[in-house]
Amino acid sequence: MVKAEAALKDANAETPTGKRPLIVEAATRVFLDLGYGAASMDAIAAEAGVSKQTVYSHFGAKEALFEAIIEDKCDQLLAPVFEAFRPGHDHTKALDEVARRFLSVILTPPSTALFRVIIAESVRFPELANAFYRAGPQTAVDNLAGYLKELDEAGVIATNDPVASARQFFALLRGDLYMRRLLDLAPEPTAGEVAAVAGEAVSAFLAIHAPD
Amino acid sequence: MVKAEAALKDANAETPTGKRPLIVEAATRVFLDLGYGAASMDAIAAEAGVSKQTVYSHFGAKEALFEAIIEDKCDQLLAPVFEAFRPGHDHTKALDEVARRFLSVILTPPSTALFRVIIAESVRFPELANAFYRAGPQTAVDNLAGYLKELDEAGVIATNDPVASARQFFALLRGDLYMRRLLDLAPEPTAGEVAAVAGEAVSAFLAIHAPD
DNA sequence: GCAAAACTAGACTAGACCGTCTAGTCCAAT
DNA sequence: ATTGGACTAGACGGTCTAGTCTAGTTTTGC
Repeated sequence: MVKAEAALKDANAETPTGKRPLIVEAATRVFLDLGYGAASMDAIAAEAGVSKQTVYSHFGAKEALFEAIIEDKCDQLLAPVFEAFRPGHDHTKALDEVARRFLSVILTPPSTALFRVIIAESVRFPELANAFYRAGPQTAVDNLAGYLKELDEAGVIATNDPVASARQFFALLRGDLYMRRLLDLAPEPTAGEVAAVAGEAVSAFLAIHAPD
Repeated sequence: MVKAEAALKDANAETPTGKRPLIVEAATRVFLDLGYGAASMDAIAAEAGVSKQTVYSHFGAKEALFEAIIEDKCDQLLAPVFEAFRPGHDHTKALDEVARRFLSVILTPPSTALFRVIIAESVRFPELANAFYRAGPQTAVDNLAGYLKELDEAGVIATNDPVASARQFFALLRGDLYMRRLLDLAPEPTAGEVAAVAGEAVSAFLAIHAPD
């Protein structure tokens, strides 16, 4: 009882000290590699170079560790996509920049691994799927929708539903390549390939939303 | 369950042996519900109303059963999408028909469950991911690409890469809704919602590929 | 009617896994 | 010097699993 309370306090502490970051890092590797079910707490402890009891002292249970790891990774991977987005004067260049940045993030091995695990466990951990969607696709759509609204008001593009258009933009962007990456059928593309796909998506998007 | 077994055997008089289809059906349910790891052979045998030894007599191991089930389900779900596709004179109507049919298939609970399981196990079963891609997205793209080539030659649309355009078409179609379905965040849409999404995708596609 | 094949029920092996627990080490702060 | 918290190494209980085996029953073909 006393030990459990101590563990809980540590888990909620704002200063992650000691072995905690080691465990987080190792657990991320193991969970993203093997998925929730196949990842064992022993393997995580071994990977972290830490005793199993230490893992249980910091995170009370496997589920809690998993949730902590996934949420951490969501923020880490998806938040930076838009953080420094400053649209310039040339809207085509701005969209191209967004497209390239988004694509190169979501096609990365850690991103696809994260998405695979979340999809696989979306029924067992519904709040995790929700958190991922909000932190990732939702945030991306909201940010882009704001910019598209400006472009619409400036008469550069035509859309009467910026949110729907933003979703369409990202759908065009993911395309077939993203599915092949998810299925592990295609290697991570080079920067040049990403730029080519992004360019095609942007020009298609601009064709759809050309002002009359 | 025992009665259903007898009825099924009578109906399929020429099937190789009696209990096999029962096992296939039950294994499909359990695997798609729980995923590969969490599905146990005992649960499958119980669900089929069959002894565990019978399962092992028909399929030698869990992996073989899984592969058989997944391949079976791929064909069953994805092949009918295009089998009866007869483009009429109105190309917009034809594309709309394809779009609605494709969407309503891939948004179905069995389809999303299948895709979830395949994605989750794409690293452990690479040839399964490959088979799925060929039977599903690849086939769909190839079929549509043939039709798009005809439309291009007839001057109705403009594309110099029918395969890429077909991929783009399906990417537009999946959009955000498919991701929300995969994450189990949205319920299966009604026929009306499907038609609305399909219509938007088709008109966007036609805007991209309008002949000069 | 009968033998072979298919099937059943369940015990069993061998091992993985989660989570707990013990016994002891190390170290910083009092 | 002692106290208390973080940590280690590993044993352990209980549960679950894949797959095998045995012994008995049903079905089927001929």
